[in-house]
Amino acid sequence: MTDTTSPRTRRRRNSLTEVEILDAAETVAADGFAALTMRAVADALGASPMALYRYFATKDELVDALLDRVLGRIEFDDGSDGSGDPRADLDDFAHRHLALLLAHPWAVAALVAHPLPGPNAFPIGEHALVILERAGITGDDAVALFSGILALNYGWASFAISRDEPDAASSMARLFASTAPGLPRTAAVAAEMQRYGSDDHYDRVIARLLHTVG
Amino acid sequence: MTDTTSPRTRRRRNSLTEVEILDAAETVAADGFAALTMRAVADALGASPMALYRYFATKDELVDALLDRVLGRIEFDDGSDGSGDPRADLDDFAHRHLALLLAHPWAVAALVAHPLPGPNAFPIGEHALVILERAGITGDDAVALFSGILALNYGWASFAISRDEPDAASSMARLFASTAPGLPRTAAVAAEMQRYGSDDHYDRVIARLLHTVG
DNA sequence: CTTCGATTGCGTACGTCGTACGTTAGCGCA
DNA sequence: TGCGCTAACGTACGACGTACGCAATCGAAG
Repeated sequence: MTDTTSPRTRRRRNSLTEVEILDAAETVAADGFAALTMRAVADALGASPMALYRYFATKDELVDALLDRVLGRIEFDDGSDGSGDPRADLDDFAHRHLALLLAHPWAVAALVAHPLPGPNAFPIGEHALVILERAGITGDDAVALFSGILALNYGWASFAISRDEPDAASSMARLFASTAPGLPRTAAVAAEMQRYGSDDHYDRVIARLLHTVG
Repeated sequence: MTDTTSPRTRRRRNSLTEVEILDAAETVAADGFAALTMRAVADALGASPMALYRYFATKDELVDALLDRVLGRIEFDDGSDGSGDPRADLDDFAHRHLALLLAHPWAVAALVAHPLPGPNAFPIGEHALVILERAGITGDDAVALFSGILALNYGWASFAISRDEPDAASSMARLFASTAPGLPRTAAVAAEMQRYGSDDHYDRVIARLLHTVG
């Protein structure tokens, strides 16, 4: 028996693989979601744009695969599953999920266009549900809290990313200067406002969300 | 003397106004953020695409103006400012903000591309800060909780909108069927999961966030 | 009332995008 | 050795944002 006919994976000429394409796409996406074009990915592979369409029917499909792949890279301390403190585990879960989003800014932008969960999303949910169950939270309460953490992280990452963009601080400051004078409370917390989306603030929000847990 | 605006094409002086353009843009955007193109807006006005550039230097600028305009339409019960229950007022604030996002799905998508606040964002913050102060929450705590509500709403709206898209439910179900069997907790809450992003769940999350308020 | 620079308003056209569609080239089998 | 199939890819199209520059109009000066 020869390997010439391995079922469908046998490639012909300068053939590509899904993994190669996704690797290239992730590299390209590091320059921002807008930089992630079929042509850019193809160029990075020395291929023509249409070559990618052998493996992904559409750009959306490629982005979905990319998103699911990075989601799959999230890792939770397996030891923590056995730890006695569900509250700490949930805190860890939230922080790791947020860190993942912040590590891949393009993913946050991509998620708006392709918000559907992929296969790798479910084990993450399972992980969270297990912790929640140990905290005595089940059913609708569990789903709500789980969704809440994800939604919060999503919005939070979006804000934090935009805040770190070049010129964001300066245009924020300009707006502040022109608007805040008429708004006493806003002016009073101006310093804190400039740090909106900071880790410190995130910890406070999560602490509130998980206040009754554990 | 002669009517300088000919009946058929009032192409001369000041044929458009910013408000007209924004009105047209909002109408167009009702078909989704992707439908909001300069050409589509121009078509809706019977003008040429480049005509818009007399009033907005770039598409981003038009979108920013549009976003800020809908933000400005949020209204809070002025009577509630004087009500005795900050907790209820915050709850109201969060719900109204979320409702605004859900009423303009395109805005959620647009905010990813243009996440900077406009002038109308600040009075909203002021409103929230006033309530928070009455609840005894100030400084970093206030900014954190305020940011948290906005971020949660943003992510929540994004999820809810995608869930309501055609085919979303079916592809969710398919994914569920192929993945859930190996995940006992996920399978156990399958029914609740299908309603992720529901109002009921939102209430639960907000209740947790505001648990210590008031 | 005429003339003329400045300004307003917009038409043409370019570069880039995703991708439909048709062409080519290598494989398995006769 | 040849043939048909299909994987692989090149060409090309329509839609996008918008740079650029011409034409129509206005205000002021003669």
